[in-house]
Amino acid sequence: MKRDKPKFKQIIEAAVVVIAENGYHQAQVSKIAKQAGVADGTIYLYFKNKEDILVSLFREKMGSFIEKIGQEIEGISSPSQKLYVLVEKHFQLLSADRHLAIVTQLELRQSNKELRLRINEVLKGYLRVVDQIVKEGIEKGEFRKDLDVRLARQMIFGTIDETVTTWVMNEQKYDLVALAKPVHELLTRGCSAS
Amino acid sequence: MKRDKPKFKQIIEAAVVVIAENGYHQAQVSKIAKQAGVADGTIYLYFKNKEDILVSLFREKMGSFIEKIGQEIEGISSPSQKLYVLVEKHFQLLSADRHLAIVTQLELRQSNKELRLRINEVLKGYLRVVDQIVKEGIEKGEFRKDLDVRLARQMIFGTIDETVTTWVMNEQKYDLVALAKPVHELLTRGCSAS
Amino acid sequence: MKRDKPKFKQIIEAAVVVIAENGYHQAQVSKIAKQAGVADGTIYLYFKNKEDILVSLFREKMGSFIEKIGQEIEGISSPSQKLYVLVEKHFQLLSADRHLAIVTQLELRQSNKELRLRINEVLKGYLRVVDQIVKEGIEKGEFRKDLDVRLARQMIFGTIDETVTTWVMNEQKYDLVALAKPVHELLTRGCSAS
Amino acid sequence: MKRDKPKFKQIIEAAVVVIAENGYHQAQVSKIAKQAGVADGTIYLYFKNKEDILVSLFREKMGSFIEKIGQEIEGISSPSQKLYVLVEKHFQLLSADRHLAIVTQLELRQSNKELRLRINEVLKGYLRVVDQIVKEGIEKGEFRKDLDVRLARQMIFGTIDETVTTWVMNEQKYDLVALAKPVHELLTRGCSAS
DNA sequence: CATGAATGAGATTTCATTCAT
DNA sequence: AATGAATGAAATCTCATTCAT
Repeated sequence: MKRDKPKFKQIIEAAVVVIAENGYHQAQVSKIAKQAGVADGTIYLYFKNKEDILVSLFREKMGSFIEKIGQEIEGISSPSQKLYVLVEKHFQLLSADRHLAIVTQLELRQSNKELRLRINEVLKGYLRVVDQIVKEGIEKGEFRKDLDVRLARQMIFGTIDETVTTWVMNEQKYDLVALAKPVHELLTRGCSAS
Repeated sequence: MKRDKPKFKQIIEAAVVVIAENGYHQAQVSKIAKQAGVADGTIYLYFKNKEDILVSLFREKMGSFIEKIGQEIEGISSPSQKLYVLVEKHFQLLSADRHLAIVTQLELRQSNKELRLRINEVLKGYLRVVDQIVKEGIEKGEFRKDLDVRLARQMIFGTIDETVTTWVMNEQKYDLVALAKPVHELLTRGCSAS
Repeated sequence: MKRDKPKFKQIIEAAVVVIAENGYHQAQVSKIAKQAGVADGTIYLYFKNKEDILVSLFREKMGSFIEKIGQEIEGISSPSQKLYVLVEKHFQLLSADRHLAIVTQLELRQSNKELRLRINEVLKGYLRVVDQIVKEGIEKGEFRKDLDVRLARQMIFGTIDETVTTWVMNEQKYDLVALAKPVHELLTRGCSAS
Repeated sequence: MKRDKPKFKQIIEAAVVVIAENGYHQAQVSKIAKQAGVADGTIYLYFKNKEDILVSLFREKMGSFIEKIGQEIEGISSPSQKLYVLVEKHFQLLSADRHLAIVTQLELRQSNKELRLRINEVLKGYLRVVDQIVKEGIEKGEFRKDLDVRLARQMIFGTIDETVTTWVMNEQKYDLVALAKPVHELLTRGCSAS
């Protein structure tokens, strides 16, 4: 399995750093190779082409992202509380990795449509988690019965994403994690029964 | 003033069509010139460079967008109602111009960071309108006193934007305008006093 | 019509010189552009890609080659005499353009199978002329009635080609045209009646 | 002696198969190694470099080719009859090994000039056999006294080669060996006295 | 004002060969 | 003797921009 070898991760980490520091269009393969401490050609022993690096990057990072959030909310019974942990964890994980935040919020969005479609495939895993929380909330009576699950998900994801993007665009100069509580309040009020 | 001349608008309309139909990265200057019915060199009599076409495109379109929405909500007294009209108008205007929807939601986001920063400058006009509504809502007691204006704006814009993007990605195959009401409900519940 | 413009021929002439002097695999587009006195990009205004330069080169050169030979043998009534003029003209034309001789006999044969197939299409025009001479020879009783036209053509073309190739490989250091007579004698004896 | 070891021949056979099936330019060393069932590096224990594989391939195959033909014509006294056996044997050997026919007639000709020069060195053994037959033919009075040995050899080799190449290009879909008799007739008529 | 032919910088990817194990 | 992971040089083609007409 290629992706278990140390160089696979090594190259992905290098790609995150290079893209964050130079921007998507200035992230040449040779720069990534140099940052990873391997020869240009070595990249192609682990990745099919440049696009494959970027998709793998997103898949690896977002994969562990979804996994971590899944573990955190597993034991929680209240859907509203799950939503809180989701928001907080989302903010925490991106706060903890400034480079990754820049790459996912700004740089990777410059990729072409085909790449973005493949990235969206990965994102669907995240959106399914959100959908699940919303559905549970409706079932358990915490959220409105007439809540449209898809719209609720779009509000939740749209708000979180816009909040993180604004924070990154402001050069991460305020405390993102502190926004978890008020953002959560906005979201639950939008969804909640009563 | 360059931007009053007929060819200025002609080139911008051509750019919208070319980008919508070919995608951002396949929208070469020569294609735009051909679509506009002018020579390549003529473009540079009206625009400083390619980036300038795109920024102008966004400025022109978003400018009239903001203007129209401003006019619509002017006579309304209830902030919540203003928010409703904002959402509905936003959905209506993009529903009416499929090309523009594709360009603003998908294609222009592939531009580089610098261009996106300049586009965001234009967007600020829109965000100021939203901010204004939220502030009025708080003052008039329709929205919570402790509502964070910036977060509320991020929720409102993030939700609207995500909703439109999802609609465009689904090839505009359902009725976007019909979503104005439930989206508005989500947003006001998030903001409202009670 | 692209191929009537002076730069079209200019680039082809440059390609002949560069390939003859540097060899097929050392004939980079940039070298051809430099030799032609144009920018690299200009090449692509006249040719689809590098392969297109080579096919065009062969088509242009072989086309006028076939045309000239056709004109020379037109007024001649004796097929055997036609064959003589064909051989002599073939040797004369390649003797007169040392670079072209190197390119067609040695360098262009290193091209990949696809390119060679397209080159062979052009060659078919030449082979048709040979076939025609052989058929006439049989009809007029100069050549054997039981002569296999295809085999005769293969002998004629194979012998001429091998003779020229050997001459080029020996660095063109003897008089190729002087071989027209004995080569013609070999060929007609092979074909002739009696 | 490296070339007596089993892996030497094993790699050469693998090269013939790989080149015939993939074409000269798609015959990477790693593919040959895989086909031969050895590691890439092992190739370099038996061959100096890639070119050395190809030259060795040609030398081995053409060597046994010349040897077999030599044995066949040894006992024959008539030069014309020797020529017949040469042609027939040549056609038989290539008919019996389709892969080898493709490799020698089409693929190896795509090699660069330097490699082709080294291949020609090997070919000289074959050409010497032809020269010898022609000389004997002249001495014994079967061929013309004024026959130019070099030209006769070029006709003989050129005709045989062109005939085989045409047959390979036509995907070997007719009987090559059946052409031995008419081809021989063409050649002897070209050479013969009377 | 308008044209459009010409420019030329810049990056991905392949693959023969090496060498530590 | 055998392995195979790693190396790194090298070339085609695109397209925004210019400028002579």
